[in-house]
Amino acid sequence: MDAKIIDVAAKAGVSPATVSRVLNQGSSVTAKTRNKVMKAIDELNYRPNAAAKNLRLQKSLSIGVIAQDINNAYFTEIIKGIENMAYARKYKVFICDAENQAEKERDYLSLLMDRTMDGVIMITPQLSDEEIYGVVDKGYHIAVIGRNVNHPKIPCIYTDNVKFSRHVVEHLVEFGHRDIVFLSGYPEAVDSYERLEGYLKALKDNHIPFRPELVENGDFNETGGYEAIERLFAKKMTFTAVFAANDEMALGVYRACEERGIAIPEQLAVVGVDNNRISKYLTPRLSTVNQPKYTMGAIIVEKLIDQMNENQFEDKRVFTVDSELLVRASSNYHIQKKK
Amino acid sequence: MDAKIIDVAAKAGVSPATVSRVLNQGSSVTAKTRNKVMKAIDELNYRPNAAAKNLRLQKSLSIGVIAQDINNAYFTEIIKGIENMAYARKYKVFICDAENQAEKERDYLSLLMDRTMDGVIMITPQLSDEEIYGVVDKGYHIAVIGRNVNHPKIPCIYTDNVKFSRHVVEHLVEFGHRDIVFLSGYPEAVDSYERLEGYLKALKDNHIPFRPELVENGDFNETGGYEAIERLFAKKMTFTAVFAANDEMALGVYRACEERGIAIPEQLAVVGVDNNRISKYLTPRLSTVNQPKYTMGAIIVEKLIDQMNENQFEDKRVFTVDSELLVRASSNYHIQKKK
DNA sequence: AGCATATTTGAAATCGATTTCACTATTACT
DNA sequence: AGTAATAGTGAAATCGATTTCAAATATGCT
Repeated sequence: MDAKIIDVAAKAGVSPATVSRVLNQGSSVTAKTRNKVMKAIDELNYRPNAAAKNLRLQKSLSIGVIAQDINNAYFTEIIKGIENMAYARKYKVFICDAENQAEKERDYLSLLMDRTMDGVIMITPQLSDEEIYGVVDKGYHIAVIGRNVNHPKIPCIYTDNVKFSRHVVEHLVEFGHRDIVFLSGYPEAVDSYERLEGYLKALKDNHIPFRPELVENGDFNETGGYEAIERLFAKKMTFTAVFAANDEMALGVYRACEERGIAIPEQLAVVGVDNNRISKYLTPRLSTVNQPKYTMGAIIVEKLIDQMNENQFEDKRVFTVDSELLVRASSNYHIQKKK
Repeated sequence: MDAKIIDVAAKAGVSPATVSRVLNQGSSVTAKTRNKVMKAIDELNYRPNAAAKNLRLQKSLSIGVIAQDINNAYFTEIIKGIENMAYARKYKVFICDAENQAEKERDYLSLLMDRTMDGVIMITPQLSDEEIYGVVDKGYHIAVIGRNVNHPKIPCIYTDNVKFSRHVVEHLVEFGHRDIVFLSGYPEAVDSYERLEGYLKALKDNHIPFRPELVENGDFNETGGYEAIERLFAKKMTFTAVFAANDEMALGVYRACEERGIAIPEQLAVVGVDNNRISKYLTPRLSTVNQPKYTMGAIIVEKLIDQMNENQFEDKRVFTVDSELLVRASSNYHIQKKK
């Protein structure tokens, strides 16, 4: 159906090699032949077949992004950073939605291994470090966003989960809270346990005894957040603040509070993480932790591309970006005098 | 680097043809040889090279989705429907974010033409029908979501924009409104002008004179909605209700109202379209029009795949799905007695 | 057992591009 | 003008799979 390079060559009265030269390096071809070829290409509406090209070149100039869940704006904003920078570097970006399933992450990873894409960026806290290392050690290119991986060939960018979690808890303590719930994501995710770690450290620093019953696991989704907090309500736990591992779960807390007539922040302070765009549309506005999402995407895709092209290999590999606690109405309320 | 089929063949002591047979049809090969081959595949960690396979097979079993903007949950929910159904049919889905730029839509369309993907689903109101027809007439497979295209080879699914727009306006009229703003997206988009059409018809039906100054164009984004309504406020227009062409733009209206201290719905009723998940987190909850997004995605991807495989070609091509006006707090307020 | 038939297998062609190598046509320079 | 250097071009090999066709082997039947 489509015209092939040999058709173009025939029409222009040259060899396929010449057509290829016109299309690619651009040198070593007379203006006259170039014009003939261009004309033929135009008339036949010729596009080089991607499969043939990729096969011959052993690369596809494309990058896969495996995102945890594209319904969550946290991921889509990172992706925009990736997209735009990749575009500038002539790479195509294919977005894969893992829908929170480790199995799908693995599935998409196989697109790397069959060489559909030259490299992959993972924004997924679920697969273990070891599993990722295994793939990289076979010679494939992976970069990671949102966690620190300790492998010389994996560029990564992240914010210090422990650090900002401490900030969140300290902020809550300052506002008089001592009984602070931590709503985790699924526990095997880095984002879960590192944020928990920060929570624990802050409690310790402030000499607040840790109450394990105040830690509940969710799934990083609204529903999981709702169910987790409901479990606590059902057990008649006493607490005055909730630190949710991300904004989506905080959303679930809002819903539960609304149903139960609990006032935020007067009766319950809520803080999330991600500065998901949804957070500022809530009433009251949700306090959260901002990360430079777009930038994180843009930086890491550059590093991945550089690495794939074997430039700058000795260069920096681990990047940390600062996060910022945005204290908004959902936690901006002193429940008692500071001691 | 990667093992090739010839390596597997050598290791198993058979020919590449046999390896291929083991991997594909599964028939015509002895249990004994099959085992030898499987063992070799396993040991070498062999994956067929996608480019070689695609080239030979002249297909890639992959579908591209060109979405207007992945930061908008309307699109990501449709995409989930596409993804899951495609997965069940053994197709890979590549999501492309057009970022509201017609230029990018065209760019991604070229991935179709270089055969990177077998077919494309467009969820983008921007490119003209003619432009899409042009591509299809060259023999490529395209399906469209969210608009009715009149081409025998293009499956499409949509809700009747004119119809639900009339409902929205009628609802507002019932609640006493006569000066109703229509916030359009960019005017060349189908979603814009069809929704405008419904708005106009409803006005006419209700004998309300059309005030052209109450129609403003946005860009389907929060910012565009904000700027559009601000232009009207600046001109000191009088109106009591806003019908925004989508929820994102309604978001902008909320922001403007908040800044100006205008109470929704008492001083201004607001209705959006899409039932974007964000809409129910707003205060007051946003009235909007719901479409079965997930289902739309799932249905159309099936049709596209069927068509690509040349089954069921005479089958139904145009699908309409019902939409539903969700009257929530943002418009649930009578501003005057019904006459 | 002997022949006809069915089943397994391999050699070679093929998909559509790029690139090397060799050859020809230019251009440059003495 | 004649030779050396350079630029432009084409033939053929190559990337790694699948598939056709024919050969080899196994099976079935009298």
